[in-house]
Amino acid sequence: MHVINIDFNSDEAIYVQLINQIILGIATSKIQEGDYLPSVRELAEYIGINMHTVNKAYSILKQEGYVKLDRRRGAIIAIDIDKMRAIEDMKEDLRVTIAKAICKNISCDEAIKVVREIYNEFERG
Amino acid sequence: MHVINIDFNSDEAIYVQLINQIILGIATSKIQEGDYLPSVRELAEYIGINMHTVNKAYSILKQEGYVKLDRRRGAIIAIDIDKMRAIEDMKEDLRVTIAKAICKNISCDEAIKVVREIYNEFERG
DNA sequence: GGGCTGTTATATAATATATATAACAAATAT
DNA sequence: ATATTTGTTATATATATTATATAACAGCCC
Repeated sequence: MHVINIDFNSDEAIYVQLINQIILGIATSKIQEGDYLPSVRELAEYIGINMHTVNKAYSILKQEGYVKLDRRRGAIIAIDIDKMRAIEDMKEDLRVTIAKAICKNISCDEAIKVVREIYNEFERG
Repeated sequence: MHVINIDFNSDEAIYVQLINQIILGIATSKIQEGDYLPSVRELAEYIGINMHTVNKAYSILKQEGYVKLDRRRGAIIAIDIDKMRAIEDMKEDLRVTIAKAICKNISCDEAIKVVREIYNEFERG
């Protein structure tokens, strides 16, 4: 986890930044299935934030099926793949994003091009 | 604006829900370029919320280039198309969404399929 | 002038976020 | 056995964000 970089001036809550960066870390294979995350106390100290902020992030990651929490060893990356649900969640995320795109005259093909670009970035990551 | 439907139990702030619903309204052509939005006072009363909450939403919509605010007549839908910027914004939005998708084993083709579906939903709106 | 606009200012309440301590049960390691 | 480390839970508090409540202002129109 040399990956975490919190922007304290961001308008995004710290726990949200943590969640997103861990998910980005998994997507780019910097963290892999089976890897252990630092304990809530360790990571909190490392970043310089409170234990509960990390705990909140870990709990949500657990609830959304990205990690499992082991009482004796900490948080381990374990993806729960409920693909139907994941696709529905993605669709929900995409609605507003695409609505904005349509307002700004971005065509379907242009949007797809960007999706491809990002997939490529991640997969070679 | 028979379109606005605020969920007071949502974890999303009211002003964010307002912004998103107006953008969705534009994308689905329920509201069109040149249409006037209700005045901040009108819409606030109609929904049953405070004037400033609506004003906050309108101000952000203005700043992001979806409306222009006319002192004598109110808010008018006027899209400012800075396409380069819009594409960058979209890319930023998509990063986390696609990172989640990759974690959940959703392929690029599957993601693109969803993008197409949403474009179709909007364009036949 | 009276009635609309958005805009700005101020004060306050309610909620969300972040921190500070502390304690607990379970699993190790020494 | 004892000490340590894990996530978990609880409580209290501080800070920031969000939402509300009033009020006033300038510009425009009838």
